[in-house]
Amino acid sequence: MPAKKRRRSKEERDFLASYDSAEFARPSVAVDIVLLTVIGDKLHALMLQRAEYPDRGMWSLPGGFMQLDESLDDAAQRLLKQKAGLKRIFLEQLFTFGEVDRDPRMRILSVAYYALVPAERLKLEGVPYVQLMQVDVPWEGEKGGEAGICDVQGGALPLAFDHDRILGMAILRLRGKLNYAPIGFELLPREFTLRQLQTIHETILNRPLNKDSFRRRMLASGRVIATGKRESNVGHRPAELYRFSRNPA
Amino acid sequence: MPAKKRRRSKEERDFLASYDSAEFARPSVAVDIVLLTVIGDKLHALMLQRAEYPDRGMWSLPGGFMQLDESLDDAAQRLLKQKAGLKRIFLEQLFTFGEVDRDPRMRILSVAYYALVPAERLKLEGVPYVQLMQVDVPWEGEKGGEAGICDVQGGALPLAFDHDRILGMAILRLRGKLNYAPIGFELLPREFTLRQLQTIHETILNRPLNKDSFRRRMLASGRVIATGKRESNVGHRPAELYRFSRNPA
DNA sequence: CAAATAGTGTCTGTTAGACACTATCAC
DNA sequence: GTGATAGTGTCTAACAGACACTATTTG
Repeated sequence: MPAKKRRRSKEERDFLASYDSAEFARPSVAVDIVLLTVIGDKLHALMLQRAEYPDRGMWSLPGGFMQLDESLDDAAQRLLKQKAGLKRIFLEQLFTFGEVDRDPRMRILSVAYYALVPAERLKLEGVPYVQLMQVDVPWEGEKGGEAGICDVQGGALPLAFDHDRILGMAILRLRGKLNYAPIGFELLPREFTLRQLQTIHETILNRPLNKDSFRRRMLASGRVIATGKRESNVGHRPAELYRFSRNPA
Repeated sequence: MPAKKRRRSKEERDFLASYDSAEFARPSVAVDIVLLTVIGDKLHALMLQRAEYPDRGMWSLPGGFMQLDESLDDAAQRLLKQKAGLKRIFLEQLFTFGEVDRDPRMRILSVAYYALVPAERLKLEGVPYVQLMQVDVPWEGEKGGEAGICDVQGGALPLAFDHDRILGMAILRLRGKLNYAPIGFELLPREFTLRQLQTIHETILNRPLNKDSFRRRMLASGRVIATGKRESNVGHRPAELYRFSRNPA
């Protein structure tokens, strides 16, 4: 479906004429988003409590259906804005889930994305922090349901559909990506201390890291640059503030 | 679309009644497969030359449309069998490509998979080696076109649609995966020498590796086990044959 | 024998982990 | 001053790269 209408060639018309056969039956395509943040040494995700059939009362990932006139990436960005009021944060495709019976209503593929946001931005833009609250949820047919930033480290939350698999894969992807990409920055404000960065890494990896080694590795990577500024009012020697450098020195 | 027919609840019926709105417009979903192998120190992939509109004459990845009654993984396995006659080889989802105009005919998502096969199995099962030949291609509408195992290292082949992006991403994924997964085995026969394994790694990474270090790393990983057997008729000291161990010692 | 590659032993440089020590803030 | 964390210097263990040397086959 090209953006501009143009005269179709005979070949194209022949192809389209044969299109409605059962061979080309089309599934619905949902885009679901795992919006991750770190709050108090725990990984959290934005979750919505379903108010309708199926899996009513269980928690589900924010998402919606892809439109025919938008790319998958555009759909993910649109949904991130609609569901969490967020723009311009880290957003990347995760995986496409395509089991036949993953949704009891009909055949729905889920193209999952994961996004990272500093906890500060969540609070600033009005998304509730830890405890649940009522939000406007433009989900299909839903009248509005509970939403919240939930602790997802343990895996104790009852999740709808196959969203536990999606969430689990997002955490594993993030963990794997830490080894070769400076992805921890996406979960921190623009200026941060190396201790904060280490805590982010430790939370994601779920294990303690060596302070000296972590500091050396980060400084050697050239991805963090000292600002010359320091924290204040911290009750101990203030740490230097760093910024993320997109072009490694 | 659950496998067994059961009585629909009122909620389910309400949902389905609202389903045909434009909001839920459904795209076609293709599954495309990057079948990779290593021949003579070069990465090769199975490619088909298109005989029809669009991009007639250009090379494309083998693929086809997902059916509503099969999972994405099942569709990939079916297509691998149909297009290359291969079963039970390494096959993993790669990425889903969803640009609006990636296919000029209509909106088609492509869920790409990549597969690895030892060059020996390709030859054994009748797929042509390096040079092109006529094969039965059960592609939609096609009458049969050229197919071949093409050198894809350079990127000089003119590819249809966005298949250059798909192919490029498959190679990058394979390269990245080598760092933490023993994926090189999938491109070798059941018994192999460490030198053969190193050549596979070097081909994928496109750079020479240190012999001693590679050998130490592989043996330390516990993923290769010596069989006690050795090669023969090689014109030099024969190397020990190893096998892949799924459970690292 | 020569040619060729397999496989081992050892040195060196880099880096992660560990630990001790000093520095600098709030109070 | 005390308490707490930041940041540095140094030692050690693990490991990759490099190289020399020996081993074992074909012809």
